[in-house]
Amino acid sequence: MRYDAEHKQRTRSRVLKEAAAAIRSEGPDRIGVAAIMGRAGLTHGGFYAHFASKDELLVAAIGEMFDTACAYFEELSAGKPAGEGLAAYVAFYLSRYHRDHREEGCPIATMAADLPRLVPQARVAFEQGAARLTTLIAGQLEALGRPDPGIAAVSLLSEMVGAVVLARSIADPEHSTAILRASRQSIRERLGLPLPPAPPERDN
Amino acid sequence: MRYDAEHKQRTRSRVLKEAAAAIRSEGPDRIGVAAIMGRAGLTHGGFYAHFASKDELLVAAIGEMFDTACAYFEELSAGKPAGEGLAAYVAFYLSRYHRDHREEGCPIATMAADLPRLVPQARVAFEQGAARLTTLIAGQLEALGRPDPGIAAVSLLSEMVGAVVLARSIADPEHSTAILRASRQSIRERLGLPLPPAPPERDN
DNA sequence: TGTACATCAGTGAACGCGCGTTCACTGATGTAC
DNA sequence: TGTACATCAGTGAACGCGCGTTCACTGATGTAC
Repeated sequence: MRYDAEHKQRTRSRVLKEAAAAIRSEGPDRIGVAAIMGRAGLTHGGFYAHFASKDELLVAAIGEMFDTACAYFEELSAGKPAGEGLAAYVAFYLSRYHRDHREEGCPIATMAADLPRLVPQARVAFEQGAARLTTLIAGQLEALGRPDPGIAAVSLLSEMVGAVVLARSIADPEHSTAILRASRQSIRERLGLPLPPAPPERDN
Repeated sequence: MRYDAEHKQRTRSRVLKEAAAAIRSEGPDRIGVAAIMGRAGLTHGGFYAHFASKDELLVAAIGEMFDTACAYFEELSAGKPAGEGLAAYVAFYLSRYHRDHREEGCPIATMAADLPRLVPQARVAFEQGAARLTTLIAGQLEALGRPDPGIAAVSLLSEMVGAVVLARSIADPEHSTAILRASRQSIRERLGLPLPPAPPERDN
């Protein structure tokens, strides 16, 4: 072999990360294979050494997005008392930073509306990812002693997804920020969450 | 003139209605001009007698969607005591019927995620439409005596949009329906809404 | 009332462009001797 | 240690297809006489 054993793996992973960002920011139909490869510093011809088709990339990219999202959730809640991690995640989710950075944000808020139009395998990957994230949230709610943590987790996610989607669709920054603030307050009251510390390395 | 004065208007309106449905069900990038004209019983060449471009159609179609949505809201609340119309709208919004009929559903739940990727005029049309719908909801909340009806309206819409988007992204019908049910209950409790009558001509 | 003409909504072939995909080739590097 | 060879990740030209858009034409109908 001309490159070391992991060279191809590293390239694939780079393409995947660029795809996950590009798909979220441009949308799965508007971003092309050539543009994604370009972002990874490659030419489009090499794409098919890593993925059988654009659809296969899409499925893998959805998995990648949820991997990152779940890892971030776990990072925020690691070693903290019940509720504090969740409060930090809610604060991040409803932050201006999250609103303004679709490319690295929660795939549910960015991609859910695209799903009914995508290939079935993409739906499956999305559902599995969403279930993983919901389970993490439900775990925190259970530790807080909430009844029906599974249902409460979905309900919490619903409100956050809706608020972010709505906030992103509004051009006027003040109006848009007011939506996030209203949703933050409503959730804090509903769940009795503590006021969160500012999320690390991210402005509110 | 060879046709009566309103002939062209009627055709344009037919194309617009078909476009509004097709764009919601297939997505603005996946549906083509030829397919929309075909649904209206025409060939693609005639399109440019009615619209200057596909983008112009998109902008007009977004307006059409909100016209329909607002008219439906007003139909549900006309001549009813405060709160009852809103309760009926919430029941419709979080119904399985709405989940399963993207093509005639609320444009916010179906199109909001596409917005950041569309032309600026589409954003403007969307914002104006969303503002109209929000105002209608806020009017009902105000009549119910809720403080801050504008903020409460946005918060209510957030939760409904998120719940429908989430429910649509899940293939398992029972799980998906459970999301709608949880959201319905949570909203009813928050707002103290009356149990609605079944919405007319639509199964739950 | 009947005929010739003008209008213009709609038709359908053609265009150019971008995109997903294919494929013959390259050239840097690991391996064999 | 040095040289010849084999490998294969990556290159870039080419393909076919679909889409938005253009345009010369059609033919049904309203109007003028």
